[in-house]
Amino acid sequence: MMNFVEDLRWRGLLHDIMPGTEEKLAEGVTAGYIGFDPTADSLHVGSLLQILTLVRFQKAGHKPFALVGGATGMVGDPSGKSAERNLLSEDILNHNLAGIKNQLEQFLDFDCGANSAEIVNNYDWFKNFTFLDFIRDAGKHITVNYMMAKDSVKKRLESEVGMSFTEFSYQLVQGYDFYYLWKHKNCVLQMGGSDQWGNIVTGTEFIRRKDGGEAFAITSPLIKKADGTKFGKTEGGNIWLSADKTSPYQFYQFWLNASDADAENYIKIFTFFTQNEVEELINNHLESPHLRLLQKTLAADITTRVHGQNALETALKTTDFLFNNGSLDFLKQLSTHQVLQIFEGIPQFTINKDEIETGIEALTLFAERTKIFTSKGESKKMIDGGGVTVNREKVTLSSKIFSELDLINNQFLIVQKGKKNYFLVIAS
RNA sequence: GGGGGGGUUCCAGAGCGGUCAAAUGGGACGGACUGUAAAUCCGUUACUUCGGUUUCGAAGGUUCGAAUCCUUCCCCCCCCA
Repeated sequence: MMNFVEDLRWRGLLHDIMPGTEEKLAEGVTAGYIGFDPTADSLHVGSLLQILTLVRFQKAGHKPFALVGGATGMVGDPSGKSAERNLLSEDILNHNLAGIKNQLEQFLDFDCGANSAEIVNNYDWFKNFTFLDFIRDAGKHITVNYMMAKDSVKKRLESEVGMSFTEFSYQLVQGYDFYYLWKHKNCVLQMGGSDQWGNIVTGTEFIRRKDGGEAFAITSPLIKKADGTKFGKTEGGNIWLSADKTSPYQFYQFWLNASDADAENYIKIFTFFTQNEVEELINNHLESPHLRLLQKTLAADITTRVHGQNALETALKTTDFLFNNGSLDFLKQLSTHQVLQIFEGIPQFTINKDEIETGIEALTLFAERTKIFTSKGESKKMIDGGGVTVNREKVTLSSKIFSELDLINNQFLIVQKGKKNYFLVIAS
């Protein structure tokens, strides 16, 4: 069986590890957990790393706990944040928790004996914990001096914005989580991103001081792109795991568009290929980089894992049409249903058919009848800059009128903003 | 409580009565090149019925004319007590 820590190490996923952790894991089936913040109703590609870490942990024979932060989500983690966070309402929080729980369930194995995964919600042990009990049972064991020494706190104390008592207390709440799981679930390891190191160590310290127990920590590095910019963002915003927020096609494209340098990293971080397999892939890619083997393998693997085989095939079909053999003649042979299938996952807008029969000016179409551009001014600038294509033909005049003659199959307009951003306009 | 500095377009940061929709840099977006890569170069970066219209912390005022001057208010930073 794979050595968990060794596996993380060659993948570049080991940022910090508490002394003794490897030895502890070597003793046998060990329980460990990672917490997920319910800041949205879906996880995104950034949290995918943590999910996969739990999966690797389980594959290495250990017992993973995924903790959803029903309680901590009510407080707000100050780590890595330069300003106080807004509190979420309880309704939103519950909605988010449900969504995240759903996603976690599709990755982990909950029925494999001793190391079956479990999902826990820290709201369960905090909901009946009174404030007085908390400050007596938890607060007494950690000094304020200790808490203030944490980077996340220190930075905010030095900054102009300050920090509320609520956020200051966050690390203690999370620390108590670790203690609770340690005490009741025999969970001795907490993992997370490097920004969580301070919070995690507060937990191990808490366990030591309160019960004289021993607990361990592993963190992964913050993922950045090779050029140093933030990972997981595109023009459209975050890349989410939920198909409602980021379609499988867009998800696939996100990975496919990775630069060579990034793809080499991502394939180690986000797939389960072995070291040999990864090396072979990279070598093959170096021999004929134009084939984009690395990106294609990466994108296919992750899309399948997150959205399933069928979704990948649809994404591939769409990609193939849009970027390889996307002739209009081909499209014209298809039924409406087939066209819509190809364009599944592409942003779509519906316009009034009567209106296009009388003719719609380009600017009106792009900025008012659809949201392809935010204003007529922007549309005009884009057209002038040569960045707008309709039905595979560059739009050169912003005064251009679109009529029913432009409709493909008497129904569709394919609009491109730049080369890669497609939109489907449907007249009905 | 006393003294000083400051709030400018996505960000940083110039401007300090007209030539300012506002320098410069960054970011973002687009174009060329390419491999839907990287690097590089180029363009755009408030809205518009293209006549204008609304922008420089907020509200008033002076002026033919203000981001630039005055008044009040809100917010931030620094020094002294």
